[in-house]
This record gives sequence, structure tokens and C-alpha cells, in this order.
Amino acid sequence: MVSIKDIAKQAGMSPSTVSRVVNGKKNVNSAKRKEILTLIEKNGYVPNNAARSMVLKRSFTVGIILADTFNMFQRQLFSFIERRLGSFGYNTHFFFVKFEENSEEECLAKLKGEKLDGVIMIHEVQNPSFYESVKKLQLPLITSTFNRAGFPSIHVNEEDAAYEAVRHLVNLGHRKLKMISSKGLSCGGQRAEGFFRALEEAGIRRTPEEQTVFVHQYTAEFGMYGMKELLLRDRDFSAVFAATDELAIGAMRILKDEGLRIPEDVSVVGFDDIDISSYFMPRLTTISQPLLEIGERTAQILHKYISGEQEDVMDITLPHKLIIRESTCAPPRSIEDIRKST
Amino acid sequence: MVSIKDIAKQAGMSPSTVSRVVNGKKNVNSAKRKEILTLIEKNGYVPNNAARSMVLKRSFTVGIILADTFNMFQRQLFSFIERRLGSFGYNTHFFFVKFEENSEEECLAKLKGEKLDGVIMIHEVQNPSFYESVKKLQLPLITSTFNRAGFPSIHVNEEDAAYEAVRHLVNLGHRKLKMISSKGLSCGGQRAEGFFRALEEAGIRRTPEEQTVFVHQYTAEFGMYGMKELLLRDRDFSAVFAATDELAIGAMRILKDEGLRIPEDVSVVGFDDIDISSYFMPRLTTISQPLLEIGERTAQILHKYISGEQEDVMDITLPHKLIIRESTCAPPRSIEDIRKST
DNA sequence: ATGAAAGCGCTAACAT
DNA sequence: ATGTTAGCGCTTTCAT
Repeated sequence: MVSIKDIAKQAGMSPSTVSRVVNGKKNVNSAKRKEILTLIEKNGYVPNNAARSMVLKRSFTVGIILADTFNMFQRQLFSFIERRLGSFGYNTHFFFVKFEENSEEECLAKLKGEKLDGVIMIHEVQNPSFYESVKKLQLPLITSTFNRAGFPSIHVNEEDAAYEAVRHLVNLGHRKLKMISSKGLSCGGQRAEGFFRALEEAGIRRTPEEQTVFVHQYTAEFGMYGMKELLLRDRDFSAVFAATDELAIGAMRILKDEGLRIPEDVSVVGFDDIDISSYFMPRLTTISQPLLEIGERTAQILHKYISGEQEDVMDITLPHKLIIRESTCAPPRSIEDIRKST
Repeated sequence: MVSIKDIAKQAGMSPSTVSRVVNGKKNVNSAKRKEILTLIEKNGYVPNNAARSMVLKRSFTVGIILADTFNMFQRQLFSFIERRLGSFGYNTHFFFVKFEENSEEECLAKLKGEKLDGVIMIHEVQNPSFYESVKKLQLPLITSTFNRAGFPSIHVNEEDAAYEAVRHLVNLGHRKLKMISSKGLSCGGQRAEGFFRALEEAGIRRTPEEQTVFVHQYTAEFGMYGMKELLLRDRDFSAVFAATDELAIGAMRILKDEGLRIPEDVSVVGFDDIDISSYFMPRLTTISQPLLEIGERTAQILHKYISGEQEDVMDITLPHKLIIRESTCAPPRSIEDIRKST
């Protein structure tokens, strides 16, 4: 591998001069600069990152932590983040935390091993000591699409958004609602809160044991499990709020298999507005998050922290939007309703 | 940040000894080893990767190159690869190549900047000089789910698989078939070949201008475009072969919007068997690739190359499988058919 | 079994 | 404007 010394030797100059050229410093004779540039081109020289990051004590690399089961929403998000980060000159290094016991700690160890400039968390880690450790690392850290007290973060108001989704159902006339959400992750909890708030506001009694089912992952597969469980309890509901679109997709599959029509028999609303949701049959009513903006801001603000332009913890809430499509409509009229209206 | 020197100082020993302990060398007094281990634990010491990779001239990191538009199939694949690589002790560093002009070159530069142990390509790069450059790097490189002459690779037989998918359609009685595929990427081409081979075998004339549409990306969105284009030409077809499931999903959306039923009016078959395909309505008939095995083998074989156990180029073809679900059936009977049968 | 010293490729402070 | 030097954190001879 060709090094800075090789280039210097070929040019008959010192490594410092080459270094100056590589790093675009001003004080270099322009003829020499040109010569060095040609040599670099000719030899295909690229500075060794490891060496550079050793002396600089930074790597121009930011780490992104996310679950290795990341969903399509997160997949889109991190693409946006990565792109923007690239425009600021950062490399991006992904750390996938697995479901296994010690994976979070391993991840932390890896983080430490690299001289990262900053960290973005898209995955919400379970172990609180993780956050403590990161704090000790003195590493700029920002959470995206969820928030954790004490850390900068970019996100929508999860509870309000869920509330709005469920209120849409209530406004349509639904009184018997169910929810599929997830335990453990804070956004699951916040979305559940929104669900209950909408119920309460509508004067519907809160009976979590009947109304909700909690699953372990935000995947279509778990959406299936959730819906099966719900159906096992009873069929006495006309609408379902799923905490993510993936969950909704799995739930709809089961509904369909059980011969229930969507939305005529059961309305379904999701959360996230992943790509596939507008292709699905029926197209899914859902909450859309401003993904691009979340991504951009996340990258931007981390950059500010890294370059020292931003000191205090900033927490940014971006607006969500309810997207009404085909998976929701007024509930089927019950026998009582029909009786009343005649 | 605590370094090996700090640990050495605290232990009252030399950095060499600490290094030996960290790297699990035998020749260390076991009392001292224990003491050092405690110190390491207490201080949360993690070796600096950059420093280590400088002296070792390797990084225990492998790079994975993929398009930043990677689809769900690839997403699953790289998770498997990453996992397996981890079990061999490698870190994984992702390089997303974007659609922009010079992105492939930038990617190459980044590759060079890291001291990677090896490279896995999931994305097929357009520029042939890319492969030349990588060859010059002397870096073990393996391609996964596509293949390129001269490089080791793990993949299914794309052409055979596509042939089988289309033959399924033909066996069902379809004579008027269309295809949505992609130009540029070799698997698009190979899948197209399989399509034509099945047609020819069935004695159906090959008229590419009518029968095929080529799009730029393997996404549902482009599947929509492709189907719109097809429909614009004529409605005289009873089956569509889409080169990926995403394409199929987009295509089905348009079909549905045009009032065509799947599969009663038009049969659709995809390729890849991504998760969502079995949730979709109708469930998609498709070709499944042995994703897990592809991932495992890719990681395993790269590991062999890196550790010098494998020298010559090995090319492994794994078996695919046709999964028949709900999106295909016999074609609607044409007027002539009905006439004949009476 | 252990320590001292050299060196990996680079940058920056300090000469000149 | 340019070269010399030291040193980033680590591993690995080479002594002892």
C-alpha cells in the first residue's frame, strides 16, 4: 500500500509537504502542489484512516446504533442520515445490536474501540447503564425517532400522533377498539398512551387486559401473533390500532384469513407510513413521520454538537400527519344501531 | 480515554505484558494476568482499533458494499452475513453506493482508506474499472447473490430460477406473458434470459419490445411505472413475471387500480420471496433464494480467503425454490377457447 | 516470564 | 514555504 512517504520520496519532498497538500493547507508552493497532486492521482494514494485518526484523536466517523431487526421505517431513516452525514464529511459506521443478552455491551465495547466523533441512536437500548457509559465516553450522542431524558433528540410527539390516529377511528364511530403495541420500547408505551387518551376522551372505558396485546418486535410476523391473540379473546371489535405499519400488515393478513373484510368489518390504522403501506391492499391508513426532515436534522444537529457549536441538550419535536387511506371506515352497524334508526 | 499505558502503569508492569494479556498470549504469569484483567475491567479499557490495525496492518473489519437503495431481500441477506462475520471476530463496515455519478469511486476511496481485511459486494457495480481497482488492492473480495467472472461468488442460478417461474405460468396455460425487469444489473439480464427461454420452449414468439419493460430500480415504485407502461401498450396479457417481489408489488397495485383481479384476470409472479410477499393480498407466488445459507456461506468463504485457506476462485451455486401461492392461476378463458370447447 | 525499543502512517509544532 | 522531529496506542522482536 502506498503511503505518504512514498509520495514524498517520489516527489523529492518531505512528508509534511505532502500532508499539507492532502489536507488542503494554504502554504504550499503551487507548482509543488500540482506535482504532488499528480503523483497522488497516479499512485492512487489514499491516506490511511487509522493513522490519521490516531494523531487527530478523531475519526470523522459517526456511529449509528440500531437493532439488527430494524424495520423499513428505520431503514429509510438511516439512509437519510447517512447521506447527510456524508455531506458533512463523516463516514458512517453501523452497529447492529442483536436480541441476545450481552449484545448491547458488546456494541458499547466496539464503540469504544473506534475513535468515533459522535453517535446516533435509532435503536432504544434496554439497559440504562448503556446511557451512563456513553455519557462517560464524553461522546456527542443524539437519539432519533425516540427520546430519552438527558439526551438530545429528534422525534415526533408519539403520544399525540397515536391519539390522533385513534381519534380518527373514534370519529368514524368506532367504540370497540383494540391495540397491538410493543412493550419495552418507549415509543410503544407512548403510542399506547395516545390510544388510551383517545378512548378516555370518547368516554370509552379503559380495559387494557381486553383492549391491548403487547408483542416483542415491530414486525409483520408479530403483528400476526398479536391479532391471533386478540381474535382468540373475542371478535367483538370493529377497529384496531397497530403501533407500527408492519404490525398492521401482519394483523390484516390474519383478519383476511379469518374472513373479515378490511375496512368493512374491521378498520385498521398503523403508524410510520412505510413505503409498502401505500401499495398494500387495502392501502393502509397511518401516521406519517417527516422522515427526511428527521434524518436531516439528526445529522445536522449531531454535527453541531461535534463541532462544539451546540452545548445544551436540545430536543426537537417535528410534526406528524395522519394519512387517511383505505383501511378505515365507519364501523358496521350493529343490530342495536339498526333498531334505533328505524 | 484510558490506554494500554495507563493500565500498565497502574499494574506496575510494562505495556507489553498488558498487551499479551489482552491478546490472550500464553506466556504470562497467571497472578499478573488476573491483576491486569481486573484493572482492565475496572477502567473499562478497550484497545484502540486504529492503533492496533496500524501495527497489524489489518483491521479485522470487512466491508460490505451495497446500493443505498438496497431492497428487503438484501437487507435480510446482509444481516445474516454480518452476524456470521461477527462470529468469526470481524467487524462489519457498510459502504452504501448511491445512484450519483461518482459514488462508486468515492466508495472505492473509502475502502482504501480503511485497512479492510476483505470485501463483500452485494451491490453490482456498473463501472468495470471498479473491479480492476479492487483487484489491485489485493483484497479478498467475494460477490453475493450475483456473480462476476473472475471473482468468487455465492448465488442461485438466476436464469434457471426465472425460467422455472415463467414455466409455472406457461404450465398454467398462459400464452400471453409480460416481464418487468431491470437493465444494467446482471441478475436482471439473467432473469430476463430465463423468461425468454421458457417462452421459446413453449413455442411462444419472442418479441421483447412488446413483452418486456425495463426499469431502473428494484422498487415497488418502479414496479408501478413498469406496469403502467405495459398497460399503455395493450391489455392483451394474462400473466406478468416481475424480476423482484418489490417490482411485483408495485405492479399488482396498478393492476388492482385498473380494476383487474389477481390472479383471475392477471397472474403475477415475483422473485426473491421477501417477507412481505407472504402477507400481501394476494400472497405472491415467487422464487425463494436460500438467504440464510447464502449469507452463511458468503461469510464463511470470505473468511477462508482472508485466512489464506482458500486460494482459487470458487463459485457456488445454491438451489432456489418456486413458491406457489395465490397470485397465479390458469388464465381466463378467451372467447376462442370457449368456442372451441363447446 | 517480562521489559525496552522500534515502528506502523500520519499530523502538527517547531525550526529554518 | 518547507523540512525535522515527536508522538498518537499498539504489537512485536529482541534482550534479559
